[in-house]
Amino acid sequence: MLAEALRESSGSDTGSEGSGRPLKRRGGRRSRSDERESGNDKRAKIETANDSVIEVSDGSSVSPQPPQTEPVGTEVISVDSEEDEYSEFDEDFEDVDLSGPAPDLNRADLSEEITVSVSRPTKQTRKQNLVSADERMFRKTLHMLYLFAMVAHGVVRNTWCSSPEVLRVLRGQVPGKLLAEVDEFHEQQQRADVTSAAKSRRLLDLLRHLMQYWYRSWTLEARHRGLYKKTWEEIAKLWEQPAVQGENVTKTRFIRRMEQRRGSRDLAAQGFVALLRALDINCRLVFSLQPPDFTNLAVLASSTPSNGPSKETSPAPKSSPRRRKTASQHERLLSALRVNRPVYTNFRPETQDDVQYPVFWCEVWDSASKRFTSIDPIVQRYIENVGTRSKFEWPNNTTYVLAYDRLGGVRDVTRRYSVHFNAKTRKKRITRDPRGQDWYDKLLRGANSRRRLASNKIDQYEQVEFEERSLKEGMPNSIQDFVNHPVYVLEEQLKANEVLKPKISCGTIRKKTKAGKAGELVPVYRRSNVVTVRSAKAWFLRGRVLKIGEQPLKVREQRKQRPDDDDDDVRLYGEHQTEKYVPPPIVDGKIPRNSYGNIDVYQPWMLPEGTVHIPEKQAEKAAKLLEIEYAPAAVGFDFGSGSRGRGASVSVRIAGIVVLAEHKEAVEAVCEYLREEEEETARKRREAAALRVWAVVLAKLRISKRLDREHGLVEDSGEDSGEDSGEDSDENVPSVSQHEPVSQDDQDTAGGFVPEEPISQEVDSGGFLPQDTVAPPVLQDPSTSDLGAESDGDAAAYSDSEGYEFEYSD
DNA sequence: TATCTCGCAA
DNA sequence: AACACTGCGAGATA
Repeated sequence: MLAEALRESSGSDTGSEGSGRPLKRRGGRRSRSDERESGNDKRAKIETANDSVIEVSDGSSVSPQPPQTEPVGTEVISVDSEEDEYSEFDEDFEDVDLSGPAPDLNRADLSEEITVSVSRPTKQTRKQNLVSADERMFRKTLHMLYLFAMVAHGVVRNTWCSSPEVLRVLRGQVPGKLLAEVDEFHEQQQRADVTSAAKSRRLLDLLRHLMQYWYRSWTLEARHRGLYKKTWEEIAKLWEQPAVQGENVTKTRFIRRMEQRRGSRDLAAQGFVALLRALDINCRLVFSLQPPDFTNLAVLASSTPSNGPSKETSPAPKSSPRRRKTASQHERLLSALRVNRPVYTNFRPETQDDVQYPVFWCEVWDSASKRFTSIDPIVQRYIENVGTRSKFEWPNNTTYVLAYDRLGGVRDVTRRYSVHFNAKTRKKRITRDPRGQDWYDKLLRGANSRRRLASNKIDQYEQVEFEERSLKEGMPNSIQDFVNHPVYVLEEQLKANEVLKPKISCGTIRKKTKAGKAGELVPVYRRSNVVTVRSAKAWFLRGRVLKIGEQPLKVREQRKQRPDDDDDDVRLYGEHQTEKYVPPPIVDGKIPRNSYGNIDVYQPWMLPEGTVHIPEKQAEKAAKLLEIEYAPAAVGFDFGSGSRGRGASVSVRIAGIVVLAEHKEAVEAVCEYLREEEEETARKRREAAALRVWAVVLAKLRISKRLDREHGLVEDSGEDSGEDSGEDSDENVPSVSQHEPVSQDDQDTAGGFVPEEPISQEVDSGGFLPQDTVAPPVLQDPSTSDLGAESDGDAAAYSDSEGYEFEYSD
């Protein structure tokens, strides 16, 4: 599923620009995962796919370059083992075909893959310090790519945290005393004569001991900072100089790290999860995704356009993985130093935050109290039963928190860690609009193992918890946080077609003023009391009509360009004031029509009893031929695309006709006949066009043959070879074949056999055909121009949909 | 095209 | 320091 999603998303974002390399790469991945799919179980598939494909290195998740740094360990692992790791690493590399030929290509590569031109917005948005539409698109896309990569990253790590090898390693190292405690704990949890409070306390005790054990035995390596949220400035720099920090952790290395008990804090947290699982404690790996903030539209502070191909070869990409294989350890050290230093010193003004808050942590299911207990075993080293406010909440940065359980389930648990989820966090998430929500849902669904797609008991408990929290969050305490708030609204923020039906306020909020006091008191309403209102026409389009005697809930002024006669106000009504439209009955076989002579069938139920809708193009003609009663069916309206001259061009959309039910079959039969006839004439037209082209070919051939015979071979083709004089037959045929697209398009109908007959015919008739002179215009023949228009239209539609997909790979 | 809606800057 | 207000540009929609 992930692989699918990857396909989708990468397919959509490359879309328009056909770039060779990404395509190739994608193809490689796909075939690979496809191969593996057969016969493997779901989780294994995810694992392998991720293993090779979506490998995200610690710290530089979507770096434009394949992760390649080697740790500059002060504590040196023996050379041999290092070599092992290298070869394994390279193997992986070649496997995935990520190794890519020239390191310099990497930059260009990324830019191509993302479609957004690398060129920084040259035309700065006027006056305002906002980035261009392109850049916004880019940021959003990158945000999504990050999400994608990180979700997958979590899946991979979570799988490792459950893998038997890892568990074996970890369990083997646990001191006997602790093991005994664990056994006791499990035994105690089973007993019926112990209160749940006691069980919970016991769990907490155990967790505390395990946590202590863990952080005492783990050596935190500061040089691996782990994942963190990058600023756009930082990401822009990645273009010039790929950040290659953090280590590329393969599963083998992961296991080794667990044996050694050293590594980044992220690894430490993952190890803790694995440890608990090794001890048969039900826990989840929690991952707070750190995508760059796409809602930040500020222009880059250091807006040095980086598109100029910097001549000075940046030192970083020098060390391609392939070369490093043969490089000495000394060289590696040096190159790694070169690579690392600027990254650490240049940007990253330390914000403290990412040192203070964990990115990975752990949740343990406390079955006694039916709650999750959160543990950060390494950064802050605390255990928390999250109440209203979690200590895990990293200001402005707990936007997506995912929990991966041991069965491969992935759940969004941001709610637990974000106090002001409805007011603040929600707006920073891609899910703030429905399409983004769709995309995100799909992403998470794809990350789940099959057996965890459905929710279980624990999910349900958690869901209840989240709903409670949502209520407990209460009202926002600023006006702007009411915008789009899922629970509350302010009257001033209602949309133009919204109204408060029972206008009962559920509270008030005091506006804040600059001076400090004298804030105005504003009533607050529940969003559930908001009714969407529409005009009578708009309701009719939805197949509903006003009930008798209803008064409008809201009256809106109709603003016209010229305030002449039409000072009509628009009266708006709520759905409850309308009822389903009941079409008038058929009287005397007459089909009821509106004032335009059409019948309104905007909704299925608007079709009168005893009639049918025949949406065929030919239906009207058919009905006329049959001389039966019918009415064109108006099914909707098209806006805008009409004539330019007059504003607000709205045209009705007609789709076929409505006839009495008894005529249905007759009309359909005639329709089919008409359609066949049309196809036939179209085919004939194309055939004729093809014939004419062939006639020209033949005539030219004949002329050239005759000239050759009568005047000898003309050798020099340089003078007028470009002309259509048809001197040398050999070259002339290909030139005609340029016309071939015309006849190729109707391959299925005419292409194959057409040439044969005409040739013999024309040979019979001999000499020039009158059509000869007409031949060139063949290209402007209606049939061909039709074809052209058609394909144009197709292309447009295609690129349109591409554009859409680009944003939200559907 | 006209209007509505959104989010940002300051 | 954060919020309220306002005007603006840009995107969505009918």
